Amino acid sequence: MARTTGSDGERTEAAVREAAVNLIARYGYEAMSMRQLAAEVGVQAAALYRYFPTKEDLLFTLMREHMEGLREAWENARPDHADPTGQLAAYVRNHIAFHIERRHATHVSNMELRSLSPDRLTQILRLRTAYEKELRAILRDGAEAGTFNVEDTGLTAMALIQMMTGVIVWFRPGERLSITEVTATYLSMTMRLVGARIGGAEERHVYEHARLRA
Amino acid sequence: MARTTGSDGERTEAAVREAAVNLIARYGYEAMSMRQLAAEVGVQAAALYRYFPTKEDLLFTLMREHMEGLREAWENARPDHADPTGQLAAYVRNHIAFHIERRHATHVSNMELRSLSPDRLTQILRLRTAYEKELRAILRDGAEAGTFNVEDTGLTAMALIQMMTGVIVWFRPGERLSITEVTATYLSMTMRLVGARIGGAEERHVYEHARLRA
DNA sequence: GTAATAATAAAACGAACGTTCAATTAATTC
DNA sequence: GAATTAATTGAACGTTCGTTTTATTATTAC
Repeated sequence: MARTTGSDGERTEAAVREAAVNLIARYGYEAMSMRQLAAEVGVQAAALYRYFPTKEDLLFTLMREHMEGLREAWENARPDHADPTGQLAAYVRNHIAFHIERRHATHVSNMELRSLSPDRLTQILRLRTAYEKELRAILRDGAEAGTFNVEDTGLTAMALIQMMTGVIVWFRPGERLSITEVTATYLSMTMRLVGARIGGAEERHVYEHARLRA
Repeated sequence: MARTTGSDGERTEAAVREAAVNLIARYGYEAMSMRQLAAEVGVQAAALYRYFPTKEDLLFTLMREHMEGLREAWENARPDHADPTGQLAAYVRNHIAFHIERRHATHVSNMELRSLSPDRLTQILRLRTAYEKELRAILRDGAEAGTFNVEDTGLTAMALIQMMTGVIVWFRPGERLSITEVTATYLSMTMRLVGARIGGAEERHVYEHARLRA
């Protein structure tokens, strides 16, 4: 046999990406075989090589697009004129929403870095660092303005990101807590952690929001 | 050839464990081959099977002993008579010290869970849950006593643990920050996050400590 | 010193891996 | 409707994997 009726390159590629994200998230990149991936898509293993030259190219593509998507999401969500508290609240909301929405892709991007070649690893880490830098800048602004109370900007940024990203480890949609509730609780934990003084307009909003949902 | 001069079962087994933790942490469990591990130990692959019946048995042993070590460490570090703030401070100190000391083993226990068979996965998760339960109990006690301000005990415990464990991702001994500095900063971040009110004896000590080192 | 045992080497097993190649059929173009 | 292009199959390649078996040597016990 050969080309099958109704086959379409774009549809197949999309199906490969989606199946790959799910399989890698569940079993790991090394444990997922190209034959297993092909079976999930409903195709022979050789067909995958029409879309991705190697298995590692596939992994890299998934990771790069995930990181670029995160950057784009933040660029759209970032408030133009806001005090540090408002900026931080927007950052937390965007980060949690994005990561809950793309749990599997996040899992892949966080867990499979060691399967990348050195220069591709560098590319992904560069994207990640750029994104984390935004949070450090917000924390620094807030600290300089006296709005926040942070001992070490870099360390606090890492702690916050790990705390927030960790949500994908235990959060399952439709269980005890809703996304809104989880976000509200993480927002108030974040604000307390950075020692945000209560008073600003955005901040009052944040806390009311949190209290309402908690 | 066969048995080599100076060969000793106990020494070899210890060398296998140590090499396995390092290789799995660096390359991942699936990516590490038994031949690679044997070469690192300075032995043939077949020799490994004298100590661990299968590759997965080796992984499971490393994980189980890591989790049991964590439990033991906390049992020794837990204060007998302390208020919630003192208990929480001890928990944070023990958690960070233990995880920094065993970065590689922690990496293995956190990243390679999916390579375990279902019932072994259950065993490891049971140990982990029991350990996390201790933190939830501390947070609940503190919340009931009015010492802490937490919206959701379970969620806060997960957030704290992920924040603290995340230290192994970026912390490298001998770089900008010392273990003491990092611990102090995480302690004050934790206390702010749980809304610990300032006043208790242990707490004043915590904050002074943090300020000194920051 | 000899017998028993512990520790390892060397070679081999079948299975699975990522990947390639030639053949074949569906869809598109003119 | 013939020619061209796109999409896929099926079989095969060499390599590597975890593991087993058998033989051999070092160490220990008596």
